[in-house]
Amino acid sequence: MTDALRPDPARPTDGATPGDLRPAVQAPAKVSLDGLEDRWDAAWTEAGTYAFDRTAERAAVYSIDTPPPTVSGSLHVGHVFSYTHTDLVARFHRMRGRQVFYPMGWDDNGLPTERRVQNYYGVRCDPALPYVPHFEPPHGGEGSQSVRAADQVPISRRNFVELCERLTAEDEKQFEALWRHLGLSVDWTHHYQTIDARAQAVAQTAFLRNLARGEAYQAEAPGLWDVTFQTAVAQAELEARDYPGHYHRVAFHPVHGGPGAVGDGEAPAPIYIETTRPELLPACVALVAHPDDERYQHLFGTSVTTPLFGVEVPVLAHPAAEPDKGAGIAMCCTFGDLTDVQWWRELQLPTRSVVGRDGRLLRETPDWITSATGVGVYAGIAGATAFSARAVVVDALRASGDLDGEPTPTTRKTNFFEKGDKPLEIVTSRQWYIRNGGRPAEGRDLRAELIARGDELAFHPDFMRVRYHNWVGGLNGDWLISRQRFFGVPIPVWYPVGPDGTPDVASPIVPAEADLPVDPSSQPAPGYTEAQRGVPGGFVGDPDVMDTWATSSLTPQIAGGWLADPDLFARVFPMDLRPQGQDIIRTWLFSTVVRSHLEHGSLPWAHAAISGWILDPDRKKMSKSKGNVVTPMGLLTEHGSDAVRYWAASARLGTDAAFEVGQMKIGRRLAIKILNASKFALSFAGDEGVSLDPAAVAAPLDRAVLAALADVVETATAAFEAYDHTRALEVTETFFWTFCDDYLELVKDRAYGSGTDDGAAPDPAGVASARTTLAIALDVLLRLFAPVLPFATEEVWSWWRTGSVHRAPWPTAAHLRAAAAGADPALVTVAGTALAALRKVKSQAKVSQRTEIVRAELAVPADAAERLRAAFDDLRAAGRVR
RNA sequence: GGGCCCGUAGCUCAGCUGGUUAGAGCGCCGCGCUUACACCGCGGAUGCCGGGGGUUCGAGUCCCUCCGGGCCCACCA
Repeated sequence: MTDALRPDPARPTDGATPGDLRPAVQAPAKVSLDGLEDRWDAAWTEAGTYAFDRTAERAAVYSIDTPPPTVSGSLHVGHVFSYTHTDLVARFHRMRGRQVFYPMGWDDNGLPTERRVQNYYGVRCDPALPYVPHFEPPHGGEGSQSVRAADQVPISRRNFVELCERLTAEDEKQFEALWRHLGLSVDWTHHYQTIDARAQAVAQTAFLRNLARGEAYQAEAPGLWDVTFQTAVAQAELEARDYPGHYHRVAFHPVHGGPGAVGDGEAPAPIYIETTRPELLPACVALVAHPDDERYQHLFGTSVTTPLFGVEVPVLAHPAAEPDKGAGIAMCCTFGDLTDVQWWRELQLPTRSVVGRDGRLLRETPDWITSATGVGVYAGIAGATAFSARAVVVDALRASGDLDGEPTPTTRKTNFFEKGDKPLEIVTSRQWYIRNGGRPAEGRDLRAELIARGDELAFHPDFMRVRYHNWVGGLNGDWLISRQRFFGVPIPVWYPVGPDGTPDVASPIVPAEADLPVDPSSQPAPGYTEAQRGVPGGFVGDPDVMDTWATSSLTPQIAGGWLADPDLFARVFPMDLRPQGQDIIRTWLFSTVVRSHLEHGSLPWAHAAISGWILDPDRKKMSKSKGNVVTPMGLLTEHGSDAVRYWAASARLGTDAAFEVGQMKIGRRLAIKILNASKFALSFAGDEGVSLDPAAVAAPLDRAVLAALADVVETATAAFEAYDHTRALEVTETFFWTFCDDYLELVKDRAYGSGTDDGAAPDPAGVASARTTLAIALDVLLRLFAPVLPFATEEVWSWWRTGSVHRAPWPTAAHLRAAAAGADPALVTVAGTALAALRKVKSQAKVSQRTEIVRAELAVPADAAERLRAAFDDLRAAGRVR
């Protein structure tokens, strides 16, 4: 048999664990789900039910790299959905005997927090301002009003960071309350924040080691830039969106007398290009066409002048130019798009940037514009936004006759920062990068290495691995990790300042690992005093912080105690499971693999469980606004946590699921049914208590039902092992309803021990067999349901057992098979079908099911008849057949 | 343009490596206050398995193709 079915040698085997039995059953007269969440959350915390035993060896540990939710984002049902999936796995493995390392983290650094703090407190960060002790923000505490940017009070970076910490602490309380109410079996003593000192130390250490190994480097290069947030943006944070614009057909003029001059004296025909960004004309450095394009062969090597600005630029050939796009010849500007960057680099063109970091055209007239007309036109656009500069340039082109026809509307895909709402510009800046295989590096093929790592990882479901493959295969640059923001982990380097006051960025000063974390903008570089900051012969701190992914790519290391607790780390790393959403495979999953590969030479985890989206009933991805209408806590209180968990557990990994209240109601019904059926099954325990003695199981029907349950255990176990929680739930649930509807009804009278209608005395062995079977089945069913319905199962467990069902061993088929003594499970089906036939007669006769049947004849196949005889008395009793 | 997932009863979904009359729950219709459960129980009806080809003794299940839905990547002249 597979591993899946082998009991863990370190634990007692499943089955009856008589020491757990209470002397007397304490089921309430009226069962209820109300209030179970708070009661059991408190009890589990009190008992340390989910505490991780850190003395366990690695092989006995199951470790989970929990996704740290963005605390400044809003909670929505999608969180409840995917975090439930993780909890199912955690609970299963805990019951299988593993020590489950299940920490919780909060992702609280980065832009979302900054933005929320600005709006919430009505402040904005101005790093030039001094720190104000005991600063109280003008707003805050009274809700989530949004303060207009113009009304935001400027405060120092340290004050700003303090407010970030204050607000995230509040948010984190809300999250913890939700997770507890949902029943996540997290060990709350293991939690972290992506901005806490430990996380900062890990992030900075990992960065410095990358730097020492040559995997981190800084480069001055054109890159994607968000003009709203005024920060560089990484490839992984891009989002292509439709963006309306216009094609402008613009004339460039061949240079008279140049090498390509045509004829003498006649003005050569202009060359027309098409552009959607005429405002970049002053940044034009060349015209580019495909080398094989016959229309432009005679122009390659010649020069043209730009309209309006009169700057002479060459006409060049490059294979990236597409003959069927626009006019087939493009104007290359520094920089309009990434193709421009490619041409600029590969054709070694000059840099003539005109767009500044604020998204406006440079205020100074660029020195390459010398013509009177050019200077005049530029004066009209200096300092303007790209949008308004465009209108000015178009008017000027129209006036000069260089605009052929009128602009024609078009829609194209344009790169946006995923959190921004203005198209990205390309700006040259000095940034930090970590190698991720996106750019060739000397001496190693990192891309191939990372693809190989991805192949080692078990994706659930497997088809999600193609997203990893596609992403790694399509990378077009290394990972840009520096951000020009405030609330984040600082880049831990300083630069010496030369005698002329210029920082030497090529010689970063790094701190000792033992001193981490550091903040170079408030702490002096090693060997310097704060008074030397910014002065000649002194130092400056790198002003940037790391991108949030640069920290969260280290969650296994942060949570697992890398550096701070090597003993713990050795017991949990590489981890077993990374659960996460499909949308962040290219970011979180990939970047975590990169860091682990570079630092540890291994995968960070063996399995990745990918949850799907929650969809509205109209099949659209559930929008944030709608998600906010239905608050997760509201859902949990309305339907009960078990019910909501049931809904989540009904959806397979990797598959989008509908937000369906109906499914939650079914879950609630199941949970209540468990309470009631359990109360019933336990009601037969007399003063002698409950018996789980398999030897007492004698009746053929009783043995058959345990044989059927053994099959269920095997299937459910194998399914959970394969990360298929829906199958495990489905098979358990199907059995349970049949158990209640048929088996329970069939053995009811026998279990009562009330004898037959004609007064015959009950058979004591038959009574004991029924009662014992009920208890054994209940014992197993509660454990099978425990991962999905932790509250209802724990409630029932407490009526007749000591300890927690969540620490009880996962059931195995072996002891059930022993009790079943080789019985054929089909008898349950046969007897159930026969009972249904008797019910149908009464239903169609429109009489109560209680009505007695004087005489019944069942036409059944021979083999079924043989079986049925074994359950004949039970059938007669349940059908009230005289 | 490249790739992935999906299309099965009104709805949400199962149908594993192809094998007897295609399943579940919800909803719907009818019956029933039966000492576990009325937050319930019992019974019933419901499907050109997106269309079309093909492979096969046999296809919801495999192959091709088309249609429809969703998603990822590329695409700013």
